[in-house]
Amino acid sequence: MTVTLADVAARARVSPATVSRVLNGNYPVAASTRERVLRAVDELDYVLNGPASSLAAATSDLVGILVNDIADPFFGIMAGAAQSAIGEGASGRAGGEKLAVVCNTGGSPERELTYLTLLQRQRAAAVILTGGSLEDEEHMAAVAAKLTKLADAGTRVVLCGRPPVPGDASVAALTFDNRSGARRLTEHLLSLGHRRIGYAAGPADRTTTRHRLEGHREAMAAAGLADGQETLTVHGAYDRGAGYDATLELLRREPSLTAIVAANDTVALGACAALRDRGLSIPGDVSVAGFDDLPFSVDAVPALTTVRLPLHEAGARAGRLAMATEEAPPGGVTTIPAELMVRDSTAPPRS
Amino acid sequence: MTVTLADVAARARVSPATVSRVLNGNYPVAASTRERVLRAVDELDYVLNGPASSLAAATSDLVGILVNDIADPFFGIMAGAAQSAIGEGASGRAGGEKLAVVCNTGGSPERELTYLTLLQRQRAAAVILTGGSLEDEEHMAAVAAKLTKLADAGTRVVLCGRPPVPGDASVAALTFDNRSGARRLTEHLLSLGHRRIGYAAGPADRTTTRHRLEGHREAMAAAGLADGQETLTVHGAYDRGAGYDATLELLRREPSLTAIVAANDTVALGACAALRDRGLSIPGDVSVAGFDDLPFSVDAVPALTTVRLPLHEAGARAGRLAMATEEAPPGGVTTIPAELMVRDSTAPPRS
DNA sequence: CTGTTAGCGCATTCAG
DNA sequence: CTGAATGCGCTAACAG
Repeated sequence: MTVTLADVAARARVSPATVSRVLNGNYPVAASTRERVLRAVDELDYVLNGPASSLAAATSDLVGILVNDIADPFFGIMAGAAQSAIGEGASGRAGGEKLAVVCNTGGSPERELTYLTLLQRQRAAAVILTGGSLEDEEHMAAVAAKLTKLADAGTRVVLCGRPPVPGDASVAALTFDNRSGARRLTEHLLSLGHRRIGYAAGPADRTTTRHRLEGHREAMAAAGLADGQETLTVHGAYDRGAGYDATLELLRREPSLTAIVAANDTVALGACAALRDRGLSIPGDVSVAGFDDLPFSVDAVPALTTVRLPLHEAGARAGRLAMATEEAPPGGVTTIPAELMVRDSTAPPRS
Repeated sequence: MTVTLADVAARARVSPATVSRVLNGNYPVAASTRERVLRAVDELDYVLNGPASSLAAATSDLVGILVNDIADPFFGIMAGAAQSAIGEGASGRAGGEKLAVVCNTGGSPERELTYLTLLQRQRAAAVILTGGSLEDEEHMAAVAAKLTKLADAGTRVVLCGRPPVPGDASVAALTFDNRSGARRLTEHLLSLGHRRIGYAAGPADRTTTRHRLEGHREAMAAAGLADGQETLTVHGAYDRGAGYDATLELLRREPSLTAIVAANDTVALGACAALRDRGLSIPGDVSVAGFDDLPFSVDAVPALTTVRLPLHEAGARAGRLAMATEEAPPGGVTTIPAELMVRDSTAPPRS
């Protein structure tokens, strides 16, 4: 029924071991023999049995990439870049073929752990976790424990856009400098003359949210505007609707607002929509700023002032770390800088 | 070193077979024994060996979802919905846990085939192919052959947003009604009074591109405007830059254009950017329409007239078909309707 | 360079 | 309801 390696061996009049060797290509085999085997493989339309192979070799070619929201280009760009880097790592010849695969947690801690367990079951060659983490004591400990276990079992673990696991240098981490990016963005607004700045934050319990918010508040505090920050902050999801709602709420709390900083570009778009619906012009009445510099941000009307994160580069690098094509720095942590992009959605407040 | 089922069995003072039975939960086991086993699993921190399990059972819990561009929300939305549907299919109890996983082909036919082969190696439980297919005779035949082989080997194959494989009813297909959606969109423009309509098409060799273009031309032909369509069509990628470039080219070829129909919403955004850069107003000087109705389209300025595809619903359904939670209709093909969304980016041409 | 020999860890028969 | 035995298909020594 199903054709096995032994069948190919018989057809090619060689031993199963030899067939295995030509298929994996990591062993010297005479060219003529290889020819014969390859032909038999072709004639029999043989497909290697992955599970059997993984079992015998005690390794697998699966590489898991975990993302919080696969419908969000923020993750899509990183995941795509990582997947490409991994695919190219196979460097021409088959056998090195890794199966790079993305898993969507939807931001759910349970699903994150479930995927990690599933990947652990599969003895994944590597795991890449992208994006911010949930800041729940228990969950973070559970994830850290699992990552350590994975790393101990030989799967390479890479964090991309996520804070490092404290005290585990076996886990390479690429972390975005969200805090200082956010600080510079708010400094830009302050230098323009804004004083009453609303903040449409992401979910309260995420590292990315906290770091960006902290950067914002640092800048505000440095300008002597530490007071009343709670009132000027509204939390919500990282999506368009949350930006819309947060903006209406901020306007209600502080009608004299002259600027709104959003948790990311998508939220900023929602903020813009809300302002327009309120009849306010951007940046005439209210300035708006985002974060990430996703591809659509430059096409927004007005073009969005934001903070650029090199998502593609980060993802590619994570892929290379996962393939061990690139070495992690000592300590394992690399901080990736963020760049302020000033465009048309921010301007001095109406005097 | 690595703890196995046998270790758990020893610890729980039962046979390996019993441990296997409680882990898979598809066999009667005394409650007290189960307790004991579960405790041992916990104490030993045992993790099932996926490959070994798959080998012995000749099945796997991997479900592959192939997408053309993971950074494009069009695919992200479908993939996310499918993944959710599959995750929920596990209905509470572990053991039914499927590992739903998305694979990014980047639109490359080689990578598509490679992923299919890799999934075949893994004896994947199901495979979902999303989005349009490359219209290359040879490649289509190769994919069809592989899909048939996969289906024969017991993996469920589902197409989502892709034309059915001719003559293979074992492959369930959910196909979008791109043609009639496109026709209605162009009819809308015609009814507004437009006559010189440019078309910023997708890549020339993709089914989605062709179907949408055909719908457009049907409408044009029905209005007696069949001539000169070649001149009024420019092909490019499904991205922002292509829309930008195509628009400039269309304007060069036909400066009196009053409307531009784009291959999808992202392309439409690029078109809008190009028009603005040319100093043309939307829809005052030129109307613009997209396709898909991605989330950002309603926030574009002006809000984009487009054709809505129920991506989330389609993805969820594909997931259920893959889980066999839902039955495919006889023949296996379901056509999913498209809905015209008239918004602010289209208006009558300047008289 | 190639064949032989053992398992890899688990899911199943089949008996009890 | 539980245990003992067998083999899934392949890779990895180890010889030649």
